[in-house]
Amino acid sequence: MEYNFQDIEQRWRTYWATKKTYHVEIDENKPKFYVLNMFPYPSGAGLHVGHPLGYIASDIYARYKRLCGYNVLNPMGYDAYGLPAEQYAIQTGQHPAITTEENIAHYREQLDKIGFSFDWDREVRTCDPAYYHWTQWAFLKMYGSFYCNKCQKAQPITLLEEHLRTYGTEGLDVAQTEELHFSPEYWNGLTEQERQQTLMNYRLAYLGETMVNWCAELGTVLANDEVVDGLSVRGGFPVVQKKMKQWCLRVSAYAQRLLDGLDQINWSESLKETQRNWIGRSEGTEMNFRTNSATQPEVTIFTTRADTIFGVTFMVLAPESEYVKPLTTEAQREAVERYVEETKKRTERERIADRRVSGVFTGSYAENPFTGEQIPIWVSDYVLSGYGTGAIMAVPAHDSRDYAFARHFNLPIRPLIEGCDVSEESFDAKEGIVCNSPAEGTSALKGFTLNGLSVKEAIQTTKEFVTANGLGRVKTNYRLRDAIFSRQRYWGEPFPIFYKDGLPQPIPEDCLPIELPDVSVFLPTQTGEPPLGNATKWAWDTCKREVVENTLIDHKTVFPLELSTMPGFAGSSAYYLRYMDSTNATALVGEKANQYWRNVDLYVGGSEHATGHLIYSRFWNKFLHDIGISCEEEPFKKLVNQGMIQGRSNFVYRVKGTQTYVSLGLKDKYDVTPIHVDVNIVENDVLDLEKFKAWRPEYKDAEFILEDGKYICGWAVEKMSKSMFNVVNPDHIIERYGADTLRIYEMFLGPISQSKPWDSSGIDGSARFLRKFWNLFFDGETFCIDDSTPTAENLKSLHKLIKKISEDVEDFSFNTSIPAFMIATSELSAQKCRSRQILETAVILIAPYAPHIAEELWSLLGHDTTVFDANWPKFEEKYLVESTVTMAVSFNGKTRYTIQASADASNEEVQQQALNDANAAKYLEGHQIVKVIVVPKRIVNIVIK
RNA sequence: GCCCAGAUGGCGGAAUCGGUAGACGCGCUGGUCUCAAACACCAGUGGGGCAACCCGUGCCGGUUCGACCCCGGCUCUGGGUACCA
Repeated sequence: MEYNFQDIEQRWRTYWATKKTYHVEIDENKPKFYVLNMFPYPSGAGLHVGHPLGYIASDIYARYKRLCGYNVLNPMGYDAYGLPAEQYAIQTGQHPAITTEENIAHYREQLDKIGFSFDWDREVRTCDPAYYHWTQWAFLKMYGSFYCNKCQKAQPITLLEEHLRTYGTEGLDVAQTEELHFSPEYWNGLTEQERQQTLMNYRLAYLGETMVNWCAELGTVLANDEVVDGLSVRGGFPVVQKKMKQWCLRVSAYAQRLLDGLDQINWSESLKETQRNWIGRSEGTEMNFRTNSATQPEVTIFTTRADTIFGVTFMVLAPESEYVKPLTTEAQREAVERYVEETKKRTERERIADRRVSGVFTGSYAENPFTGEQIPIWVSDYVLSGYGTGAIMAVPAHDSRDYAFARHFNLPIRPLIEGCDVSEESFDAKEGIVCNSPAEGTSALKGFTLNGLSVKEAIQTTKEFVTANGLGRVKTNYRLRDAIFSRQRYWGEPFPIFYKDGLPQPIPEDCLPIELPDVSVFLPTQTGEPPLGNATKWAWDTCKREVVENTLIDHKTVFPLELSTMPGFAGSSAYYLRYMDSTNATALVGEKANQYWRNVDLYVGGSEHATGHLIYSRFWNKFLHDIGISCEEEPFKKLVNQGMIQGRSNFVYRVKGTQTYVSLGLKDKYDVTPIHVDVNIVENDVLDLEKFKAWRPEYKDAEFILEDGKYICGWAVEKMSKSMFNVVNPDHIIERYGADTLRIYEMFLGPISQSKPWDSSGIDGSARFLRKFWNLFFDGETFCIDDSTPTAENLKSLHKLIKKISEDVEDFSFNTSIPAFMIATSELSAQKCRSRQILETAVILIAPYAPHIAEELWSLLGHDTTVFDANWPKFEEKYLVESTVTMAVSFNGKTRYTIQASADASNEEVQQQALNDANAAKYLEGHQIVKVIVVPKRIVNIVIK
């Protein structure tokens, strides 16, 4: 019987949906396994063949785990808030809620055709009030918490208030924006407003002043990659650096735990390394330098190279540093102010692009605490205000940036490492033997020398000295910054906050969710107000309405804080917890559900989220862990990054100034322009001439210069996108070949983590294979299976397959299991195997990969349960033992002859037999056996000369 | 600049423990079927040579009886990150 995939797939799709085959509930009798894909943003373009790659891989794994007896959670949902929907709304006036709804429906339709085992009853959408209720709730919890460094966890802010009331800041060890010092009397004397402002210094979700790219025309803050040359990418409007009040999350408080946690999880080393770099832990020393200024008698710097203290020849402050103003002398005031002003005007981008050496002397001097030497204090933009203390001690001999600066301004360079040459460049490496410490007696601190120590020892020695003598302290800094949590956008989660007298007030938890107000007009207004200026009233329920009436909205100057929403990562930070208990109306996740499902065992998604989503959700989970909601410290135990599927674009070559198109092989003889051509009218790089003429009006009269009667197109690998005409829609593939073929082919393309171009031309091979597999069960038109005892050959083919597939699935090497299936299929076919025992097992093995065909065959085999209730077969070594072994004979290390010995090579008798055989063979005559090397189970080597 | 990953036929890629390099698929060539084409099926297919055989895993060197695999030094490609002291 013919393999009618259309009929089969349609039928099983309906069956699974109506029977809710993939619905899961907590089952204490089975071990749980949680498989998760990064949920998609439902764009208007729909799915292309690249999107399902990771879903197919994780679906295979989920189905496999289910066959192994696990209770598998495999949910899916939508990351539905985002910019494209809003931009589309502004352009067309269509409400983003409507377009999002439409896009989701389209996605769902496409996903359903591929045969995933998702439990759709658990679907979440980030834009659904029932979902973002818990996003807002988590935000409120963060607002109401601070981070205690002593106990290394989040604590209720009321504990902190208690402490401040009783002790002030005495004995406080907490995460904070800036280090404050005050007495309990001071705190108790503050007004409520002042106290609230002070608490912002400690809250995990806080209002902070940060520098942003502000685009007045668009009425929003832009991310760095949305700004080029000081203009917005969209619209080309000017963008300025602006200090704005924004909601922030104190992610930095968790830096050490985020770093430590990486050792506990099974992620790729490169991804972990990316996160380690992003967190950027550096251990160093903070040192205090006395200055000759009356108003700023001391400056604190941060360094990781305390050992270079004797090489300091100047100091540098960041232009934004608070130290700059008090340390600038009257004579230098004008020059310094001019420099600081100039720096402020340059965007961060310009500073990076144009890395010229610039700076100005403040007029003040600092004193080297070790030598008492006077060193000049400069200001330069190569020092960043946001890292360390915003001030550095410059050691030009051992830091390339300090070196460039010293060379430019002709400042002294003093090398401290034996034998290093600093005439051309600095010696930055942390290696070598330290020298040039001041001679005894000349140092202000008598007897301290670093001479003869290695750099490592010198750093340690200096650290200890600094601490012991009160010159500073040991300090660990992190590069990880707090996350800016406000976006001046409509299509996102509203903050559960109202403002009274300019102060934020949390909305009580029982008033959640705060729903996004419905806005009907999206077009930008004439006055240049942001489109959301139309949202004059928030559609909140009664408990918030009066609050809104009192809220001052001034959206002409700055997009009002009240109207900003949360960023994209808010909704995606805890969605994996929500899936565990997606309909719970009283909690983000119930305790029972969380205790059972715990965390994600396997997470599949793109590596582009390494420093975004994957940091934020780890942070978010750790916070929820601290407040007792998530029982696990890490959200994602194992993570697999799937590569991107690129497009394979096709080109035609138009002879310049004509309507003549020349085939690839002949194009060099003409002056041609390459033009992208729709890959859907090209097959195996051969252009369908009629379809091309019909494709677009301008090609109606096209003429062609052919080679061998064909028009051959050129090709290139590019991003899969509409504008390149290289998008391949999975719907078309499924229509022509079926979902099982698509699944098999996508896995066969190559290693899952590797990026690769899509090439439809290979798909016939996968289709042929499934047809052959199907034909194993048929003799002509009849389903033909018997209960015959399998032969040794049958069993060997089968167990080879069981071994290979089991190993491959565990390793995520799906690409190599497809060939194993192909080989087993042709072997069993050649053996004319009809044995139910063998073929039934083969169906179970293929079920994760090609679920529709497996279900159909399973049912034809007479089962009335689904194939996924079967048990994964056990591999047995005994069926694979080789009856012969290869023996190689080497002459002077070169393998010349191969002969067959007659059994297992690990067996000593066999080795002896092999030797006898070798001796008997004519090519050993006249040679002496040097040694025999046994490689277990495979080969016996006899080395002779 | 720094960090990470990689380099194997015409193409995608196998070789998971240091043991027959190129599995499997695509493409190509020949054949069967067909009036013909497409599909399908069968055979061949790393390069050179009539052959025996020789050469072949980015380049140079090393370890080993034996190296795509291990070690040292390069070249190139892809990704991340960037004045983080």
